[in-house]
Amino acid sequence: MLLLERRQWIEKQVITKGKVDIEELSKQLNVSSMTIRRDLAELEKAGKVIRTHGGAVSPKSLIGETPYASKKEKNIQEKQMIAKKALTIIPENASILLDSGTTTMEVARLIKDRDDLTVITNDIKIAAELIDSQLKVIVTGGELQNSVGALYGWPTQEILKNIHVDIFFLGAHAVDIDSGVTAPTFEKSLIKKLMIQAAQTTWLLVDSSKFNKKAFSAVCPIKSLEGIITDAKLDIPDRKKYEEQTVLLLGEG
Amino acid sequence: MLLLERRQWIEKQVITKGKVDIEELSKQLNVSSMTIRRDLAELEKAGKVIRTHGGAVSPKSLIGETPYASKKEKNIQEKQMIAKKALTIIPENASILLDSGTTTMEVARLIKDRDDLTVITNDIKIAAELIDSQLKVIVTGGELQNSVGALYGWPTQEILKNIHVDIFFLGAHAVDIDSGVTAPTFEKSLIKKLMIQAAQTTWLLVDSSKFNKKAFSAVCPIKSLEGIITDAKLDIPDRKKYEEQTVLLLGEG
DNA sequence: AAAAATATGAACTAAAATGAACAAAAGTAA
DNA sequence: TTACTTTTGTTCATTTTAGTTCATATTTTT
Repeated sequence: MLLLERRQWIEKQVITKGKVDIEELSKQLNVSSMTIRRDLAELEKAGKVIRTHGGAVSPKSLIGETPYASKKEKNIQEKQMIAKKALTIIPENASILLDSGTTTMEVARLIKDRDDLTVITNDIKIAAELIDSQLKVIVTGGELQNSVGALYGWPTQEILKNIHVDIFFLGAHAVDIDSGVTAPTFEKSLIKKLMIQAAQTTWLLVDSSKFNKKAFSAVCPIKSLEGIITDAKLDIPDRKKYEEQTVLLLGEG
Repeated sequence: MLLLERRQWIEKQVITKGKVDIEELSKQLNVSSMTIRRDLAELEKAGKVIRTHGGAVSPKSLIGETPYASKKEKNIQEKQMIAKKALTIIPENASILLDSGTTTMEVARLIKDRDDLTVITNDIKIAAELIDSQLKVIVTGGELQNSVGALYGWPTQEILKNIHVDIFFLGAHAVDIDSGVTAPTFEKSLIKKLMIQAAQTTWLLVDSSKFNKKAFSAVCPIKSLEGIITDAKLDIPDRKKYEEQTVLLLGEG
């Protein structure tokens, strides 16, 4: 195993587990504890870990991260850029519908200090994030999808049939130029479809890793979207394909 | 366990519980009380905690933190005892309805590790607390009451009219032998009434500080309750009055 | 292929974390 | 207040972990 490879592996362990133990790493990686110590010293210099006797801990766990954070951490910067871009298209006093997901969560974080918006969401975590805000927040009810925090079921559907919002920020796991937006389960796509119907305009918020993927159940074609907001990592050829069918906004650092 | 890992753990305890006890930490973490003392000394230097005799408290709890946190802190031990007692009346595979509030939140914390229950709640914070559990959780939708986390409005009412549960754990701000349970707003009492109707049995969970108080809007008379669970601080004369009309269970340390 | 730079492991010394014992200080109750 | 109990802080011995140095191995450069 290469040096850099080993350090990345250690870094990952720190992120996912929150801590690492020198003796343990030494056994797992078949190197001496001295080597691990040197690795940790480097990782500490780079600000990736904080060393402590016997091992190291994540610098983030000091500021109160949850297990949820580890998943969220993925592409977090891209998501924040996308969210920032999304803010530019929200007018004053708008009502917005936030899909469940981590990208839309970033949007929620950014609008937290405003007081002119009405936010509707089916994501418990987004709702919890907005508890201490001055915004008007409406939560669709229903069954909680454990560990994710999204709400599904008839109450959600019922509410969605009875509301109307200015903008819907749609999240997705898979986007493809031919299949359009797709979701992993039938129920998720149903909710998303209802959300689209409840909104004047729908903007898709996805980081570039979601492109050219297909999931089980169709949500909508690209053409029907008002636009897509994604990060600048999307290939130029891909960009052109999508720009033929809709507006493409790129969030940048 | 690593030193920094342990300190992070303690820090988290201070944040979530508001205070920590040295002897308790010593047992939980399997280190001597001297070590805990040194940990607390360091955490105090870093401004993370404020030391007290026998333990430490959160620096935020002294300056007033969020409304929720400070409110939660009040009578926290009583609430935990009440919640513990409430657990004893929940049968296997029961469906329970949890009212919004801090006492019912303690019930949620205690059932988090079970997987046989169905929980319905109109409290976003309770729902968020149960995200990582194996329980079936149903959230009533509606408008979010900012800073509190309760949901109101027609979606909540609609759902409540369409469900049936075994046990409803009712929270209250005011209980009086003559006026019964009362709530500060009309809408709150309406939701509570609907919850009572949706449940086979209703148990009132209140700490003793809520007794002999009246609020604006009536919820239900004492007689109609299956029982009241409160803490042992309730006067003996009061106890007798309530025992004439319903079952009284006392949570004790 | 030889030389230089880098990485690794082992041996040893230095530093630290920990717990126990006991004296000092702070609460608590009469 | 005084006596009593509990909690703290200091010191020191022990154990664990870290860092330094040097020899060896590996990779990169020339």
